[in-house]
Amino acid sequence: MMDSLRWNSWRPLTLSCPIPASTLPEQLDGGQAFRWRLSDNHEWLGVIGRAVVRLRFRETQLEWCSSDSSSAFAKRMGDYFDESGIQVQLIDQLPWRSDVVLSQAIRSYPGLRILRQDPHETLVGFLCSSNKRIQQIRMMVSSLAQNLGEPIAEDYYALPSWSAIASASATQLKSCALGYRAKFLQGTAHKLKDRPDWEKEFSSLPTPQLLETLQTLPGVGPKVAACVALFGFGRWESFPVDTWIVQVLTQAYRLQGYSAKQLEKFGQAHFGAAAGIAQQYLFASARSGQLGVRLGKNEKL
DNA sequence: TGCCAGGGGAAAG
DNA sequence: CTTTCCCATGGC
Repeated sequence: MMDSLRWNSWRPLTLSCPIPASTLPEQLDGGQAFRWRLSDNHEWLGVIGRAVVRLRFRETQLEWCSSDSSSAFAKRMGDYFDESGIQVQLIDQLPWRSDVVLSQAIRSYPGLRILRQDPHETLVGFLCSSNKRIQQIRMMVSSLAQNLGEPIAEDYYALPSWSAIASASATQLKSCALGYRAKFLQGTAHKLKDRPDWEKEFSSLPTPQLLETLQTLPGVGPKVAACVALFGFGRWESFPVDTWIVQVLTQAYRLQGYSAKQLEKFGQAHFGAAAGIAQQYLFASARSGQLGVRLGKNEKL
């Protein structure tokens, strides 16, 4: 058994652009990260790397404490939540002045940002994402950690390494309820398990080459590659086109008849260097029904 | 280019 | 209870 958790003291999460309580659920459980859950006492519990993190509001102040009291982790927290507020500068460069769909989406989720996750975490998460709801993706990722990951605290596990996934038994993977995604994870794990520096190598690539290289991995197509580039490698110009964004662009932007690739091109051209951030606002608004778009039967592109 | 299989569970009928 | 659908991809 592990020692029980020793939490460091609560401290304010001071962000240049704050995250209000109304935005926090979408921020932590809106489909870009799959490692956060809301506890019974209204705290958010998450795992960042090998640290367990708690988040809560005291009045309007967001506070955090974690199992890692090092200053290095405090810095990691700041990066993770974009404490410098650099994304706000990019949001201002988006065409919200002439785009009422976008401006309404941004107004609906003040403070929403792209979390700076580890590439490994995003690749594991989005390899599980096809044909799944966010809640189910979170469960699959959680099962992977519990069955194959190293314990980091009581009831908390780090995500498994590619090596651990590659050498997992069929029974172990079966118990993670991955379905056909199990072969995606194992296939990618086999290609990356002997490349401990893959994150660094991929990071050095320009975005088009990064997307291309990611798609050489089994289970990684255009959409998953775009998500990993956006959420894991901080490529904010990357514009993932998922089923919700298809609905937004075909309905609210009236781009019927466009292929997924054409919609991606449109997104990059229309939204520019912060296309991925725009995507996150549109995704959140569409999913909450605010744009009047519905998922309906998978509309042929 | 288009079509469809492929876990399994939640949501819808 | 039964059917449909799910932040897609790969293979034909």
